Amino acid sequence: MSTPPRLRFAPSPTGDLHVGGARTALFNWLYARHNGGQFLLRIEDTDRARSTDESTRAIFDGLNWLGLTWDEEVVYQGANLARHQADALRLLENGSAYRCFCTPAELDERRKEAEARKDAFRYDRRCDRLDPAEVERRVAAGVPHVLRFRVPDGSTEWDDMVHGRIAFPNKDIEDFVILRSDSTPIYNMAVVSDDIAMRITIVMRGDDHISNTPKQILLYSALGSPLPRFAHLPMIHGTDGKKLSKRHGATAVGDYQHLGILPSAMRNFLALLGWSPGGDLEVMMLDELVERFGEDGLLKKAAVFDPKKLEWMNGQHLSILPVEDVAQWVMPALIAAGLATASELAERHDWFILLLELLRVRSRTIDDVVRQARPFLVEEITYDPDATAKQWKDAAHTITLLSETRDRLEALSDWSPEPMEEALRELAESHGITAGKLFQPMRVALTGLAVSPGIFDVLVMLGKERSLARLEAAVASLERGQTD
RNA sequence: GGCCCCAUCGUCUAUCGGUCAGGACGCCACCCUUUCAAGGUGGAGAGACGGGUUCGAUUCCCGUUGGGGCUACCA
Repeated sequence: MSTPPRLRFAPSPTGDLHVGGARTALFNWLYARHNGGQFLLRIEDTDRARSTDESTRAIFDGLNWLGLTWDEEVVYQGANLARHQADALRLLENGSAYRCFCTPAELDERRKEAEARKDAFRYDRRCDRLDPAEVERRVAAGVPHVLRFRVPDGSTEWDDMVHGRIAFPNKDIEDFVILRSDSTPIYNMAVVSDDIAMRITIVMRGDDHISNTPKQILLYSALGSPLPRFAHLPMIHGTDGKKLSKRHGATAVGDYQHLGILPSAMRNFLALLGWSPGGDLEVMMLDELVERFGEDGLLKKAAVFDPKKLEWMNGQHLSILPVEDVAQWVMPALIAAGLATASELAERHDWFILLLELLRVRSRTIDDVVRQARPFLVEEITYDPDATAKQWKDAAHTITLLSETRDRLEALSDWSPEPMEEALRELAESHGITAGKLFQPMRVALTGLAVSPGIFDVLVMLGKERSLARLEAAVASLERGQTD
């Protein structure tokens, strides 16, 4: 193996980029990267009725978000119609294919009859037995017809990179259509023609394509082209064991992007669906994935997509990634949520990074970070009713506590954790309560929430002025509540 | 119906004939602790079934069962 492998991802633009497609793209990309080969992208837009530019864009966006860049110009299958036809005609000329005049209606009829008899329908080759003169006559008369591939006797087999040897008796493969009566190519014809033209050496795709493979191998042979290697990846199922579909909720990679998942975590998670590095390794960054990815770890069994584990994985990446990398994804989310502007974040970049360090370890998604960042970014906070109900139960007592806290903190000349802790623990002690009994009401006053980073971190991040103001506002709010 | 693929905890998986069948997510308990996370410790939890092959099978072979895919002039 000296020539670098060439692989491709070939989605049809009929919807969003699904996690299944993304996984297939990832594996192709990883394999190409690991082996110093190329990863190409081909848009299979020959189904004019279902293909949309919007879907094509969604595929580009999804791939870009995942960081799966392709190496050459995107190939649009629809642009290669002439070559597909030429290849199909070559097959007719070299005797590998024949003209079939059976109409769709007739075929449908026979199919139904076979079904009624509980027989497996297979085209009976009647047009292949037509007298050559008759064929000529019909062609001359302009009778519509398709081109069918004449499947030879024998068995079609290959060594699949994930399944090992797979064999199909040719008798089970019918003489399939390669060119429609409107002279457009059928899927298998177009794919093989393109893969040959793109000099693809490894075809890695979902194992729902296993039954297409013998037909494609037959086409390669008839066309006199060398075979690529095939790798059929296991399907991805929903939690109910059924093939992943819309009804399972979020299935498009764009959905997860909007749910606050990091591309790094998505890649890591997807890589583990159908591949294993062996051993106990799970959390891996891109370079490590590239480094370890190989056909030895390819798995056969369909995997269930577990969003819970994805979230956990995301939490890991949120905590482990260089903080500046995380910031790159969190900042736009903060801006989109209206909590800050780009210039505000740029002005206080160091402060923001400190805040992010505090929040990321206690978050599983970018959305979690945004939610917790709110009290640190906006002027006015609102009090979570559950939090006040629990922590501000005794209004009078809380007012006293918070007022005294405010005064003690104001007296501090050094706004840092050590003196704060000293002062506040002393205050708690003077009231005969545990520190927690003081910190919790404080937390609500400072953030409006029952959960936050450590109370001293909160004070430091908020700054003295804003901290005191929040405490005063809380006291005012409690006093108002008392007189109501 | 026909053809093909697949089969270890609920889920993702390790094991390349000999293991107390390991790890991770999730779940439960405890520890840490100013909350929430994170972290730590422990717990419950699996070889679908039946035959072979072998001194010995989760592992190799066959069958059964179960699940999935394909079965178009869709891709």
